Amino acid sequence: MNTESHIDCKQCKNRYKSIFCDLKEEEVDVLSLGKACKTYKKGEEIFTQGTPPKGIFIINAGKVKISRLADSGNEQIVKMVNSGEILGYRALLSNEMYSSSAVALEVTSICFLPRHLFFRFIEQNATLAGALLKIAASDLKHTERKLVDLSQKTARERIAEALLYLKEIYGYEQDQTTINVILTRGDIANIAGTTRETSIRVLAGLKKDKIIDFSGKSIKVKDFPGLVSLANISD
Amino acid sequence: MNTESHIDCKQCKNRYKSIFCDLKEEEVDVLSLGKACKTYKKGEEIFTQGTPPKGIFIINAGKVKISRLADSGNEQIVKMVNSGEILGYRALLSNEMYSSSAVALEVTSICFLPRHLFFRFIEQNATLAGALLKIAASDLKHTERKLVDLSQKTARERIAEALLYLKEIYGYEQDQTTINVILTRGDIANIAGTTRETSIRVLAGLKKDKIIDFSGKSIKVKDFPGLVSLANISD
DNA sequence: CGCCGACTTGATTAAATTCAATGTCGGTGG
DNA sequence: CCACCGACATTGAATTTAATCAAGTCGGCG
Repeated sequence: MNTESHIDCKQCKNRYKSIFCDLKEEEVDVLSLGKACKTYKKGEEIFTQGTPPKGIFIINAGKVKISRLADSGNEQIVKMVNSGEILGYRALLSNEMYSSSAVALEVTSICFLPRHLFFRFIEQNATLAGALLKIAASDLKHTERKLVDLSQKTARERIAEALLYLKEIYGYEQDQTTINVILTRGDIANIAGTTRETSIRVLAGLKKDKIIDFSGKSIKVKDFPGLVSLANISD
Repeated sequence: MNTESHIDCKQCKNRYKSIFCDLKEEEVDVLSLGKACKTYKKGEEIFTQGTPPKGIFIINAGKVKISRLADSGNEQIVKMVNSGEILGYRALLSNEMYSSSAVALEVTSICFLPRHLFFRFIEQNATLAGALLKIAASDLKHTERKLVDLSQKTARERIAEALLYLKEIYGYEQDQTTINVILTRGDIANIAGTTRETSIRVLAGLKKDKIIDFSGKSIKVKDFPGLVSLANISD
């Protein structure tokens, strides 16, 4: 939770450059003014569903889940985020309350860029707006795909796809097998849009079929092609 | 299918202005160069899933559904579109094949803006990029919401919500009651992410409960508040 | 040591899909 | 004009899937 000076935070500048490719050095400097860095503990909320957005967040290091809580208490994970990504731009752009919450999955370091700076930049800098547009288009693509999957695939297919998704976002650990993120079975269920029990049963089935392996929360992919064909991905 | 000269098509210019608010007159003129207008028959495809995007489409008049076909043959409607909206920008921005198809639901007049012009504009004109960004943010919001609904709501709630969605997009006819679009039961099912049979049964139930009324394909909303509370909308 | 949170497993239940059959409407051609 | 065709709508019954409910287990931590 400590707030560093923007001068200390060289890492952030590099993030800006990699996200908004082609930004000039002085543009990065201006972006860096007025922003603040924070460290969030595991489980801590970065922003909360139903509250107004005050700026955007850029993840320096760590992992975050974006999820939406229904009145029923059910949680649906909308997106998993890794370091280097932008967070919270959607609500800001449509000028609405956050429709989902962001929670740190581990110790996470995040830069905050206040809204007035954010808007000044996308209004004045077509490159940045274009970069953001591409991010939005990519988010939209992934969300549309999830939408279609949810309505057309079985729980088994969706869990398989969730594992592939996690591998895509977080990659493997050094062993090139273990998916590099620790989640509860409930979280995996909430990515796949099913219940904890179903996710447990499906994971157990995948283990028996030697597609994956696990003991505890780390999941190893033993048969990647098998997982892909199970997930039944179309494009 | 006739292609009009861009000079004839005054309507298009007004569309540009309303979509990309604040465009100057000469910018609209440049946008108008090189574009073409077409009229599509009912059922005709505007673009096809799996093909490369060549530009964006702007609907002058008519109604369109955007849907994605799975290998299984199942169709999921991703979005319903009315006149005045932009179409097909997503695939263009992420530089991918179309992940869904667009089909005219009735006789529909559409302007086409080729990709080189589109990109020149969003690169040079921050206002336009910003406007598009807001459209993308709005699309993303709607898609995220649908995603959550699909995983958490019953078929009845989703059908109720689909009707509200159609009313929001297309409005009522003169009687201020009849939803201003003609769809098959299958289409409604594909919006709600269920089967034709289920959509028929649920619609029959809503009719019996005097929430809606219909004979044939036109649907009348008799109890709007009832429909809203059925749909169980959170935000 | 005992407790808490997460995990696991089995049994039951509910919801919705699937399958099958029939009905209706609009258009088309003889 | 009428018979027929095809597309869509409707209804009932069987089946499947996954949610829900109910216990019991495991592992870490105060």
